[in-house]
Amino acid sequence: MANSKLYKGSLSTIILKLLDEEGKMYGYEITQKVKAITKGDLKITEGALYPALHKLEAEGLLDVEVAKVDNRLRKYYKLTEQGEKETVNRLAELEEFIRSMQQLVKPKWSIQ
Amino acid sequence: MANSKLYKGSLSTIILKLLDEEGKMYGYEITQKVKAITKGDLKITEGALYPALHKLEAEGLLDVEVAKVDNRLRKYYKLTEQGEKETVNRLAELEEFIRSMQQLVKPKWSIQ
DNA sequence: TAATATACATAAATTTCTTATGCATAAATT
DNA sequence: AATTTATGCATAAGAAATTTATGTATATTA
Repeated sequence: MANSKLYKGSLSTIILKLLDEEGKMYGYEITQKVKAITKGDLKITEGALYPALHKLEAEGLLDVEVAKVDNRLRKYYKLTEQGEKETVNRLAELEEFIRSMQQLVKPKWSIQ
Repeated sequence: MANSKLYKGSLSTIILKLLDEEGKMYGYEITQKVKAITKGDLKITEGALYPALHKLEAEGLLDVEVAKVDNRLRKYYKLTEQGEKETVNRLAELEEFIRSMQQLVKPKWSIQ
């Protein structure tokens, strides 16, 4: 997708939001979920995702739990208490950002 | 603003869109327009704006015309023909991106 | 058996921004 | 009168967030 470059700055917020919804998820699952929700428009690359998860964990916003399923490794992440609070803040900021962007790109000849 | 970091990747599209609307604008005018439209939420810094304008010009999407008003320099930018075509594409991508983001951050308990 | 899907990870390079700094004129404030 | 704020341009250093490339390993599908 051509616009897969556009989510810079919001990846960690997306991760937090999904974890808030799902309770716990592992990395690969997150990439698939985002692809499904956006119908393929947003593709989170592994090179972006894993460092982002590690950073959120280092910041104390995520806890990790390793599991082995079908002989394959999975690292399940979930929000810490601090992570839940931070999710609220970051979502509010992202929604504000989206509103601003809409103001800027709204059609030239729209009513109002 | 805390979320002024979130527009990475979309600045050039914002510039193109504004020039498409206004016909021609100079740098400082663009910063003020964005501030006004977003009610102060998005502030385009000069360190981001001027390099972005120069890049768009180098890519052949903008033409520049220097003017002196009140003994002060102004560089008016306007879309080239190619710039107009590119604006359509980038706006479509940005709108698609915004839609994707909305899907991702929509409230947990919303209907549907 | 070869390709695709699943699952993790990291490093180099790139892009895009922030922050800091600089120059200059005009208007407003103290 | 002097200082600050607004107007207007610009660039450079540094930071942050990505992309791209690469690596390892197992399971499933064609």
